[in-house]
Amino acid sequence: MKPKKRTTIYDIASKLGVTPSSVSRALNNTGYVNETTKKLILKTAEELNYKRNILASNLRKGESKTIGVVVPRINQNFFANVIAGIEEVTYKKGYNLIICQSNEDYDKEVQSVNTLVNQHVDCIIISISVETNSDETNNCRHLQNVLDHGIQLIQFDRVADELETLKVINDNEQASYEAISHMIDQGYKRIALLEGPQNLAIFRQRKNGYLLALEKHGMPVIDELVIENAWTKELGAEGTRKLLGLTEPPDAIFASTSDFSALGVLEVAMATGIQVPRQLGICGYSNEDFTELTYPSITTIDQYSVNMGKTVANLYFQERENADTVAVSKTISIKPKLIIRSSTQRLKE
Amino acid sequence: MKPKKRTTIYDIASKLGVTPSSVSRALNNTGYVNETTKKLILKTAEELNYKRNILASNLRKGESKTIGVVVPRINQNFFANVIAGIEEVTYKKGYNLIICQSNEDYDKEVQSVNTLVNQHVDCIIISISVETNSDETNNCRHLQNVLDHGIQLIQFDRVADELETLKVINDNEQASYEAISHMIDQGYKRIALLEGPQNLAIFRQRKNGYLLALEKHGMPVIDELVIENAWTKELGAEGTRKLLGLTEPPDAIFASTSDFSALGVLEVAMATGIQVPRQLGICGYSNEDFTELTYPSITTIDQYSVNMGKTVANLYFQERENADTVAVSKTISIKPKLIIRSSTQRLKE
DNA sequence: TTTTAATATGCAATCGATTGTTTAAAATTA
DNA sequence: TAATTTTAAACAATCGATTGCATATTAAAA
Repeated sequence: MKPKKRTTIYDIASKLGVTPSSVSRALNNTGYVNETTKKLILKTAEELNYKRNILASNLRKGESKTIGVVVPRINQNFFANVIAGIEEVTYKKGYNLIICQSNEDYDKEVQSVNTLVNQHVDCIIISISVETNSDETNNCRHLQNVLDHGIQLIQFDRVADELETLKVINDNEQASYEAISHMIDQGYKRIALLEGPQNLAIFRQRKNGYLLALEKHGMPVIDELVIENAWTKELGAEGTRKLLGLTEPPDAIFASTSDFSALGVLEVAMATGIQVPRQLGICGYSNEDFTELTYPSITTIDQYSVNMGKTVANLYFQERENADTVAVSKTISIKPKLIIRSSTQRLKE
Repeated sequence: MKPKKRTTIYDIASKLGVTPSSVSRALNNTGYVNETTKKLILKTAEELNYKRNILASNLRKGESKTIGVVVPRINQNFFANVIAGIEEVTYKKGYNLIICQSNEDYDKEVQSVNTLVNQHVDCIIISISVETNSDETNNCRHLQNVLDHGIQLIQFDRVADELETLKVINDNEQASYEAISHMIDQGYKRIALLEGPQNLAIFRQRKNGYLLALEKHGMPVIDELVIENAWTKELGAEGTRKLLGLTEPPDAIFASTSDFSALGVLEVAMATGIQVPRQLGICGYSNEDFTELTYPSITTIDQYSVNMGKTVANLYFQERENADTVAVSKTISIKPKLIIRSSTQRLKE
């Protein structure tokens, strides 16, 4: 019972003995159409189960009403939430979302972005992969290419700083600073840092916050307490084992990269019989759902992910409206929130 | 520096003094084109940064190369994973995904589906919302409408049984049966069931598995141990309080609806000082990430979500190939796996 | 009653790519 | 050399909707 052929405005037009243009005008409620014939057209469209062909419409109008989103992983809480936020806004505006995941792979990211450019999307929203080194030459050519095509580009969270685009980020440095300050308040003296790949700005900023907090509180920066590239659960665990093996091990660990990394820390601590938070304080980053479920629950930083997604989407529509007053570059910074849980609370209230 | 106008095959054609048709043939590698001119065309296309306008191409070819996906929530682990799986397959085939979330709301689901039909997507993949009661009259009209438009419809996990479509499901009854059998093996005698809205087939099947297992093991079905509509964390907790308040409370609870519900059970147990698994066994459903992080970790059922997504996507392409041998209805059932963790293990090995 | 303005609708081009049909040129065969 | 086949490229229609312009009709103003 498959109707191979779909109803078009021509079908409606010929059935009623009018022209397609009138049908179009009636359907779009534009220009002059007699009230009676308009009603008739609308009724007939309904009867014939007419659905506008968006391809044709958008081709004519020169827009695709489609927004492309590229994230490292869609099944990661933070990104899934951002996407949910974006979707909520764009859906209401009648825009569609094309979702791609880079899987933290540079080549897949490039390919995804190119596909979206090919699709003539109106806007590309991206959080770059860990392999997208913004310092390296030509490494961001695919993003520059987006701009060259006159497509709006919005970066969020993991952004390539030097590219002049719209950006929505968290104030990572501030959040990091607050987390460390809180730990110092709790009496921790040797706070270690698990840092992420420094080619990503977010990880540099988080490190800066850490350094700044130590400095402000007159505490020394101890090199052996800073572990590079510990941004997965496994690497976090590995880093923790290394730290605990030191002659003077830390009494707190800030897993600045993610909650997954913090989870690695917690698991090693548990396995080694080290008490959290008494002997070791732990703080993660992102406020993944599981952080309040672990035992003890993990102190972390909430990035208002759904809200971030909404902000990104709204930014697009807002910029679209004042397309004449072109803002080449604009950054919105959202202040994240420190969520204090058991893993860093060793003082009685 | 925004090039308002993008390069088209006409630009390439006029620059080289050939016709657009030749350019098209060269680009698509079809028909006759002189090897030399083809090279020239390809080179010029590259130089002018040409990108095919997919809208025009698809309009002409009568396909959209786009697949729509509707799920209750994209930021829920199970669905995010399924989508990741779908994306992995469709991306390789050059298809795009339009993602919509119904937010468990019937009206939003209808609206989403209609939008996708409007978009002339080639296929719609859906897991229906909890409000989509397949028994009620006309409640699935929006899905029937998809079929009427000749659009392929694939349902997964939460399916409307009576609709003749392709389906990919889990063998819920079997999984449920195994879970209960395992609990009986562990010596639990009074096993309660937290059931989900019975208008959804998956929840009916899970209940059936529960009943079947009790029967097979010669255990009575006790009505007061079956709690209706306990499918969120809060409702799960509420149900648990009710169960624990019975004169003869259960010694195990199967949260057949979700791991979130199981989490509610666990939290109430902890708060009440009831020991898990010694005094109370708990089993969830879905193998959410957090189930191995809680203390104690939660026994649950893995649905192979990513794999399910891949299966759905592959099913589409497969059916597309033998479009002549139209399979109106076809169901693929994936056998889920019981993941035994601490929350139900009270016997020494 | 004539002029002007407002309304209704038709005509035809356009968006960019694809493709069946023709025509022209080159290569092959008889 | 003429007839036939193969290759190359142009021509023109098509996909479905939109829209500027032209024409016709009606209503309002002079």
